[in-house]
Amino acid sequence: MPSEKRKKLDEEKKIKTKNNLINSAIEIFIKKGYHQTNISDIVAFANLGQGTFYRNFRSKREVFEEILKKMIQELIFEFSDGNLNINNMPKSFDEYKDKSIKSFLKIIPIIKKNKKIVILFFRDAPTIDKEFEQEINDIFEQFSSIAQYYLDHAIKQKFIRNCNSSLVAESIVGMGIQHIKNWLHGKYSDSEIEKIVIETNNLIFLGLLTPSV
Amino acid sequence: MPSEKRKKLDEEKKIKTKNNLINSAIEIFIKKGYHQTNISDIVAFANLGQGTFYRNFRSKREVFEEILKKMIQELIFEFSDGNLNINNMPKSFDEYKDKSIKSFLKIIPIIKKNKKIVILFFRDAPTIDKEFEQEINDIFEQFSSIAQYYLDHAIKQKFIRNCNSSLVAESIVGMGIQHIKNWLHGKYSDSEIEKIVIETNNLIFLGLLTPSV
Amino acid sequence: MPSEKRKKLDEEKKIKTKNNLINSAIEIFIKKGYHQTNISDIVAFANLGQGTFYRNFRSKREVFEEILKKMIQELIFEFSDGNLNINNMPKSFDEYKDKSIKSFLKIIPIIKKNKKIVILFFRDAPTIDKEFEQEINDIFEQFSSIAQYYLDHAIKQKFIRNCNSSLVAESIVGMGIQHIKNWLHGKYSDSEIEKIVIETNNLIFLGLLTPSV
Amino acid sequence: MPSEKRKKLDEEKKIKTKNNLINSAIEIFIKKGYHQTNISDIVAFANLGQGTFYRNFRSKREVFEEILKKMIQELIFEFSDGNLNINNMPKSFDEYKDKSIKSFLKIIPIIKKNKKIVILFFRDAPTIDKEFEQEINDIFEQFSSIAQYYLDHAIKQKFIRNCNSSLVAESIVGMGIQHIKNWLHGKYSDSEIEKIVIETNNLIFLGLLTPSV
DNA sequence: CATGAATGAGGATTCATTCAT
DNA sequence: CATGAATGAATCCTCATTCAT
Repeated sequence: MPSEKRKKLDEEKKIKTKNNLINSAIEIFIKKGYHQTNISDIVAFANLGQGTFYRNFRSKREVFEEILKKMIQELIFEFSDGNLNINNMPKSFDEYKDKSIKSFLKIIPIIKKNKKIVILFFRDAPTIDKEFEQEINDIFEQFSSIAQYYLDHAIKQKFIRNCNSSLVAESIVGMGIQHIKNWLHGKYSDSEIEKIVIETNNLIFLGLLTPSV
Repeated sequence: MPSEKRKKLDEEKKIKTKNNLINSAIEIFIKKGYHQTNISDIVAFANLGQGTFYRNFRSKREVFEEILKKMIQELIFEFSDGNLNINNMPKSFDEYKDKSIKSFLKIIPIIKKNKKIVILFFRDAPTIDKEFEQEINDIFEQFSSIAQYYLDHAIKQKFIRNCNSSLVAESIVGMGIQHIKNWLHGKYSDSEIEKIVIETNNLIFLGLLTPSV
Repeated sequence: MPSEKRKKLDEEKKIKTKNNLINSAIEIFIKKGYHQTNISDIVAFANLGQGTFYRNFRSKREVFEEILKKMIQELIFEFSDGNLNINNMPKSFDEYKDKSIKSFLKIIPIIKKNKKIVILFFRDAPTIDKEFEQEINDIFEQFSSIAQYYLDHAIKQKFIRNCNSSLVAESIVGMGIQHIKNWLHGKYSDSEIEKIVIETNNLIFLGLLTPSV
Repeated sequence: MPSEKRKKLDEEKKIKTKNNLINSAIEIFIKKGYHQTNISDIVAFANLGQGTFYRNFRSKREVFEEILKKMIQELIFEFSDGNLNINNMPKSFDEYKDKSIKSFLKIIPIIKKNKKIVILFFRDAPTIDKEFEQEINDIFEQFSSIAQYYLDHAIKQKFIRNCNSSLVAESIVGMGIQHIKNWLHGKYSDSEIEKIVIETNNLIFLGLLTPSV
């Protein structure tokens, strides 16, 4: 018959330990790569015994999955929320351009909060196994689909020129990924990000043409 | 005393064996991923003994390196050849647009020839070790630099609008990567590629603006 | 300062906890076998903490030993009591036959009371370690010795035919073990046991010969 | 392309190694018991590397299974062969007694050849897991069934007295097991066995009655 | 006294690599 | 030169046991 107090303390301790392990895992995964990481690396960094790892996770894959799943859910939730409201579509070229920027900016804070995890997402996740590879690809495709939906709508309304919306959507996703990777690898500072979004958005909407007056 | 003929035959056989191993390695790397691949998988697929592998390569990394290096050299050679001729720069917006397409088209056949290797290049190579990760990043940066060089030139000549050439170059590389990946994973057929290059080039140069007649 | 009453309650509780652990251990030992059983299985079944186990027993072997020893002592005590009274030996073939049945029937209630433990005695105990293996064998030998003593006596008195008493004693023990095992594994119902004892005793004393009227 | 000769030599070597492992396993299983035996014990005794064990067996259970299965098959084959020929049943009390001895004697050489394995069969096999426990029980039951079949037949022909054939069959199996165990544990020498079979058979058929001249 | 989180020694298992044939 | 059996270091993983609360 453990006291309520005792139970709560144990609970807290367990959560702390698990978080410790998760953070250590992220650190080592980043530094050595998922495949080069041993359980012993993780527990050594966390200052815990080997057994403690296995009390909390069944395997290396499981920690990795837990780390990523949490971030992905946040991303999906945050991004889908409020988006694709069919009754609230932009009503001009400029509104589209604006909406586009806003969408990009929505992702920024999530990535900023999870920088290391996103690095793992891009680099290691597709090499864990087929299941993970598929899941990562699906996520990219979701973003691409949303982009395409807007493009199709804009084309129909003649707000933008006629184009192969699917291809353009892929191009947009590609740009996004490239810039996120650069950012994560320290090529851009956090404060520049907004500027970069605007520049990139300009490229998408205006191209490289010298504006005709 | 082996005759000349015998020597030559042995030589040929050895090369055949090595190619057999390389092709098997590619096949298994693709199917299972570099890290999930064992030497025993490779030699089983090649119908050779374990020892034969170690007669030809020092380790798994070495096969992978050899596979990739060959493709990368080809890519670098093919692409740099004739490029960046300072005396032969485009002389108008349209010439730039054209030059851009031609540059893209130069890469196409190399990728077409090495589809499987390029998949490994994108997915697995950055996870082998730090050295490989760096090398892959360097290659992207090279492409980005070339693009930036042209952009800077075009801006100076006022053939294109003033823009952050570095960022735009990264965007272009990002689009390229995205489309190559899609292609490699079977989303585009080989015959569509040219069309895709043109569409993407249009996006870069013209954006999404409805052309003002 | 704990009151007498409190002390007694604590004492009772402790005994209850220990019995709980013992019963859980028996249950799990039976179900999974001694070697496949973990301490964690036992405490989970008992709804107690891991530590509580080690408060009551030094190890898994110790619980097992405690469980068995209690039963064995009971068996030895019950059986030796009143037996082998040199002044009270049977005085005819029929008295021997009768005495034999009575001896068997003495063991029955002890086994009935400890069915699960006896299963462990037969199956698991000889595989714990050499010491246990020896102990189990000794017990069988004790029974065998007693049987042999009676047989020798009966032979000397010419109540039974001349035979190798040692071998016959072993045969009798073997039959006994076999029927006990069958009973424990549910092949005989409790109510049949007396009948089985009689049948088996008949076999020992009369064999399979058709009685010559 | 390995030569035929090479292939054969390799094959032989592999078989030798596997037999070495099997024999070591038997030795250690006997000495320490199945559950106390580690793979490292087995390979140390066999003077082989740890890996070599795993090239030949998936687990400790698998060696044990292989060891036992071979012996069991031999036993079943040898015993069922020629037995239970419905057209060749004994035709008198004495023929039954004789047939019974012959049946026992059939098992002797198989056990003599596999003494150590039979020890494992009796002691360790029922504690490996439920599957093994069942299999061992099934084998006993097979022997018991055969015995019962003969008994029923003999009863119908009035060659033996009316009795509960099922119980008597179990008694016979029990005696057999007991004597085999004694033999295996060195209580009987190999040369005594025949005598023991005869004595035991006499007990079954004649009981302990003083023969009426 | 009871608890269960944490531990780490011990054993299982894999697989790159060697080497005798 | 080719082979594949053998190897054992490296790593995974379990679970009896401890101990702070």
